[in-house]
Formats: sequence, structure tokens, C-alpha cells
Amino acid sequence: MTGKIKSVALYQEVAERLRQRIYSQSLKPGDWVDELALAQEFGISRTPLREALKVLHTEGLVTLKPRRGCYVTELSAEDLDSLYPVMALLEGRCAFEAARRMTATNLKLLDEMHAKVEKFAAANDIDRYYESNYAFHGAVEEMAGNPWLTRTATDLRRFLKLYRRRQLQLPGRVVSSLNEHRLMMKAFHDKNAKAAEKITHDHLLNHQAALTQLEAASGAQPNATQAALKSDSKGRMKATV
Amino acid sequence: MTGKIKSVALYQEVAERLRQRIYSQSLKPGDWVDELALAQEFGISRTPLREALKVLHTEGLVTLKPRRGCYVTELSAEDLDSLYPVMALLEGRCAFEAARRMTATNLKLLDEMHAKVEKFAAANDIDRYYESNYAFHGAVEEMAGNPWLTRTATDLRRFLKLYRRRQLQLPGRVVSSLNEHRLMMKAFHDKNAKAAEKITHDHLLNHQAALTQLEAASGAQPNATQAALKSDSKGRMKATV
DNA sequence: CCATTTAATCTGTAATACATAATTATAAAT
DNA sequence: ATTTATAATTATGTATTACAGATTAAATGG
Repeated sequence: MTGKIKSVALYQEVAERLRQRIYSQSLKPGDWVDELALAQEFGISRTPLREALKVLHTEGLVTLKPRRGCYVTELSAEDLDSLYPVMALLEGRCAFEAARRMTATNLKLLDEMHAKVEKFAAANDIDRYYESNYAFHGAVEEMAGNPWLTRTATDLRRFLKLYRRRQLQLPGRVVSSLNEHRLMMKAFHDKNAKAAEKITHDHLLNHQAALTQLEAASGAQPNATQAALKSDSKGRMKATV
Repeated sequence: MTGKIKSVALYQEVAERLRQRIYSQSLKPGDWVDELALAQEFGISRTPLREALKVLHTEGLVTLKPRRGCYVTELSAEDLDSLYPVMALLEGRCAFEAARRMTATNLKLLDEMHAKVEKFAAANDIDRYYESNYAFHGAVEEMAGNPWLTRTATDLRRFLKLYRRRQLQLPGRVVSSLNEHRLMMKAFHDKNAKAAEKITHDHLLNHQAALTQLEAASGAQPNATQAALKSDSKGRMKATV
């Protein structure tokens, strides 16, 4: 009878709505979050809205500048340069541990998830490609069997999601990314932990390289940084990056 | 002229007071945090107190169980077993990067900090030994020059601070910990990044091993712990762990 | 036209009130 | 007497309101 009275708090619902807007780029990195306007739009008071913003702040999606308001988190080129190596380290270790502990069940699950990634890539369904890709990496993190490692890696990976669009804009990156995933799957099948670690580690760094290339190519408008960076020989990118 | 009117908010002050209580073990891991009682004791309403608890929650010092109240974060033996390897990985990398980028200035600073650690250890000033030790590791993290690596490592290290007392109760551990620090300093002087990484990594794992030893020796109960626990053969612990 | 002051706006803080879940105490029944 | 059910108490979750302090925008005067 109590199918669902009101188990979700208002602020949680608001947080989810805002999350959607952020991930859908309706609210872009750097954008100011207008408390009053949103509260009115949602027909609520400022309190639950601010409560929701605090949740998003904890997740890192939003940055609170004292007395200046709330802004969608914006990562500079420098941030990405320092963030990706840490991600590579952690996800690499996740892959290592996952490979060591890989069970038949988990392997089957990963195969299925990988198949989805392939499918959406083939169908050119960018959004679902990204989501399934994201889920795949999340699954590997889980299979590492170390809750704190999983937690740390997951926390960091959320930041990268802010730039999902940008990540996929680089021509050819999807193809090479898929290739890397195939190598990962092979390593998992072989239970070759060392290989899984290295491939995953490099996979992340290749992501970073792709992003850097994109930023260099597209010039300078992101935030401030990157002035007109040399768009010299495009041959800098290895085919498999 | 506006030297400092009232820059600290009430909830921040409350958060600091609670932090003290937690780190001083006045509030022990697992303890329930009584909102009403504390609000009355501080002479404030529940709102700023809960605000403070949210801050502590973000820091991980406190855990909010829905509808069950707020409790000081408690790490199980399993938690520590999964947390330490991640710490070892991250701090190891910090040491690696720090060694690579080590400047004369930073080296001098580290030498001074290390000297403090030695001094407090010699003076048997456990509290200040722990603090200076904590600061030393924090400095190494900073010197890695990677903001996200620093942030991630620092976030995790905070959890270990919850068990500061326990960490130092193991006879002989301080001595061997100091030895490991000396090796670290040598690696930094030599700018031997690989060595710095390995020593730091193992240093953390040795910490973990020491804790495990302690827990095994002291028996089973998590909180009320140190009752009149068997002070049987103290020889169980290896001197160098 | 620039600088200083005034006004408007937004953020930060906290008290208060109410609703609902959880706990404990009480009562009833087998 | 033990167990179950119900009632009372207590604690937590949620959200409105109000006010203070900063920041930004506007306006006024030199």
C-alpha cells in the first residue's frame, strides 16, 4: 500500500534535476547558478535548493565561491593535465586487481558491457556510447574488489564526465578507444594483470592526449588559458591515440 | 582597517570544536553524536550544528546514517586493509614526483621537518611526533606538484588520522618508522625517484602491518577496545614492523 | 568623466516549526 | 510470565522565514 509515499527528499530531487542540466550541458562549466531564479522556477524556497547545491558541491560538480555564488565546476587545461595521470594510476591499478580476481561471471558481464559499447559505437549513438563506456569502467573499478580504491577512482572519474562532449569530439578517438578496450578485454580473458594495468593506464593517458590535441586545435575559447596554441603538424598524434 | 571582523562562521567554529573532540578521542570512532545535547551545550540551535556536521561528513570524519543519526566514522579492519594499499600507491607516487622535482629549497624544508620529527620522537612527545610526522607527509604530497594527486592523497590520509592513537601504540614502531623516514630523506637527497617511491610505498604498508599486528594482539573489540587486554608475551611483535 | 556614495541584489547564517521515522515504555492477551 | 501490539516519547529530516553582511549596480556630485 505504501507504494511510494515520499521517500526522496525534495533537495535530492532538485539535486538530480541540476545534475541532469549539468551533464546535458544545459548548465555549462563556468556558468553561474542563479539560486533565486531556480528556486522560483521549481517553486521552492532557497533552502532545499542550497541543500542540493551542497550535495553537488560534495560531488565536485559545482564550486562555491564565497560571497560570489555557485558555479558549475570548470577544469582548466592544467587541471586536466594533473587529473588524468592520477586517474591513469588508479584505474590502472583497478584493472590490475580486477584481472587478478576475475571470475567467469564477471568476465561474462564485462563481455556483455563491452558488446554494448561496441554496438552503440557502431550505431553512432554518441550519448549511449558514452554512458556504456562509463559503465564499463565503473564495472572494472568494482571488480577490483577494493572498496576504497573503487571509491577514490569513481570520485575522480565524475569530474571527467563534465567534459564528456569534448572528449568525444576528436575524430578517430572513438575508434582507437574501442581498440584499447578490446585489448583490455583480451588481457582480462588472459587474466594478465600486468597487461590489463598497462593498457588501462595508457588508455587514460591517450584520452588526455586526445583532449590536449582538441584544445590545441580548437584554439582558445574555453576559459582563459590556452591562447592561440600552435596547431602545427597534426602528425603529432599517433594513429592509435 | 577591516582586519578581521567576524570572518569565521558559527558553524565553522562548531566544526572545529567537534574536530578537536574527534581527534582527541573525546568522541571516539563509532560514537553517536547527540545533536540536541551538543546544541544545548554550545548554546546554539540545531541548524548551525547540523551544518557543522555536514562539513565533517564531507571530510569523512563523521558518517550520517539516515534516520539513525550521526556517528563518528569508524573504519573496520577490512576498511584499513583496503585503504592502506591505496594510500601506499598514492603516497608512493607523490614521493616519486617530489623526488623528481626536488629543489634545494624544498629539500632544506624537508630536512627541517624531518629534524622536528626526530626531535619529538627523541623527546617521547607522542602528540607532537604525530603532528610533525603528519605535516612531513603532507609536505611531500605538496612537493609532488600535482594538485589532484595532492588532493586525493590528502583526502584519504585524513581518515588514517582518526586512528592516530592506535597507530603509535605499537612498541618499536616509532623507531622503525623513523628509520624509514631516514631512508626517504636519503632518496630525496639523491633525487632517486624510484627509491623514494618504493620506500614510501612500503612505509605505508608497514604502517598497515603494524596496525594489523596490534589488532591481532589486542583481540577483537573495536571501540571499547583497550580494556584490560592481555598483556601477554609482548614478543609477538617484530621489532622492525 | 571619474570618483565617491547610495541603493539594490544576492549570498551566508541561523532560529523556528512541523512532519515522520525510530525508540522506548506501557498495556493487553495468550 | 513472556510475547505481541499499541501508545508515548524522542530524534532526525525538511523547509519556511528572517536578517545580516557583501557585492555589484546605479546615481550623484565634484
